[in-house]
Amino acid sequence: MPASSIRARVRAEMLDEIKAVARRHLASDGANLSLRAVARDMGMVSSAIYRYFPSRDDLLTALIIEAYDALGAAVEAADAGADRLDLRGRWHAACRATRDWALTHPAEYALIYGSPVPGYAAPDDTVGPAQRPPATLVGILRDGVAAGRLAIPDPGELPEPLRADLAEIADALAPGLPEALLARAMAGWTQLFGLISFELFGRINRTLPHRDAYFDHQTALMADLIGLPR
Amino acid sequence: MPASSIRARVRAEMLDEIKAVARRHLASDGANLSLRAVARDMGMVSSAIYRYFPSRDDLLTALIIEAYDALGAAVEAADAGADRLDLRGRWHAACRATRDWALTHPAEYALIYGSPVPGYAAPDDTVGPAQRPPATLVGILRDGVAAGRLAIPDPGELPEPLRADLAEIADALAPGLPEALLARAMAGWTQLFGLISFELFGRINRTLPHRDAYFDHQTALMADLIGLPR
DNA sequence: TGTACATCAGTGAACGCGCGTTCACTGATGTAC
DNA sequence: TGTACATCAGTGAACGCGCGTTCACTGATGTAC
Repeated sequence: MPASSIRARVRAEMLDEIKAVARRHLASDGANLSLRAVARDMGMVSSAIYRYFPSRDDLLTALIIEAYDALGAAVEAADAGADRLDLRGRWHAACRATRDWALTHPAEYALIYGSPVPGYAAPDDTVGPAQRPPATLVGILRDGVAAGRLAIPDPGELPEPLRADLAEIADALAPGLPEALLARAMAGWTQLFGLISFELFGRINRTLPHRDAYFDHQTALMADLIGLPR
Repeated sequence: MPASSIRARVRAEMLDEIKAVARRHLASDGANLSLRAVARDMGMVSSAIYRYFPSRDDLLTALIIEAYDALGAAVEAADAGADRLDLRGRWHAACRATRDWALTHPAEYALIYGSPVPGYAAPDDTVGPAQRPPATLVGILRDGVAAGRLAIPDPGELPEPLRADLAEIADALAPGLPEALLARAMAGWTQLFGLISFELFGRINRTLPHRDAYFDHQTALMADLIGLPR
């Protein structure tokens, strides 16, 4: 191995460690990530961080992209672990995987799905990774349609301009998925996000100790709404 | 009017103005509310704020309580404006009022429903006001049950421990509401929160210009799930 | 009605802290001949 | 293989800024007699 690639490897390890430390800080201070605090934890002087990230926002962007990817991978793996034809099983697996990831990585969840970081504008690089988690849910419905196991709602329930909007999204995200089903998939995704956010941000009623059961029941309701066969 | 109450009135006006200025700051800086910035905007020295609020957190608490109350009042008014027997009309009115308030007061919405402010723990005074907005939605279902216009789902769909949790919440919030319906009301509330948050925090797909129609369609789906008569 | 006293709002300086970013620098590591 | 040079990571000081909170103070407003 040429000496140069040793340096490259050390550099890559440093990048990873900075991100790991930064993630730890997110957990305690929310999105008010401090470069100086990260440097301190790494035993470096604060300006040294600039050898690795040109600015605080770039570090944030890297964390955001990795969070989307980690969540996306977890959801995909959960979906892949279920019987292809068991749409409901896949749905529940994907939903549970999302929640599990969020509960084990609350700060990263807040980073990507919480209120926006003041003064930070997410660059376009984040758009692709951001689509990964919901894409799995949409994919389940698409498979259901392809297998003829999913009733297609009357498109007449959608007002025309909305139908056109949804058709455009379907073209980009899930070609061939009927608009009314896409709307239901989006409802499911919205619900999932709402459930997790309420639980994580502490707005869930104190008197609800059986949270797993509650979560499963609520996702089952959405599965009913979508029409996933029991 | 005794002179003392003039001083009291001036003081009340100052309290209001401080909160108004603070609300304006929330809009630009998120929840990183700065007392010094508020004082600056009011043409005072920063320490003068302490004549009115013992600390920054107390100011935040006051803003949070007022936000819950303002939203609660808006939702209640919208519900009250609809025909008592038109459950679906009331549902849509309440949902739309929530969204309208959120879109016109995005910073206050983020304050109460966004990710938690780092280092701030909401005191118990906020619990009551926080229940006000969802209480209206629950109330619609309760009226529906009382009027015999709402099908009651089979309680068997709920696992026992969850049923007990929900029964306890119902006792406190909406005595007499069947647990399975309460679960649906909570699903509707969660969905509403998710829809608005996605729209407000910019995670909604760029290619969805007909947002009003989308919102109405999604809330209609939830009304279907709940079983509100058309 | 007039005066002495108490209350209160607002001032200005200070404490002690934190932050992102720049810059000239040192010293180690890698590259080319 | 050995040497001159280039690259690069990390240092330490500095700039200019912001913050919440405390404290002794002034001067106006209100109260009691």
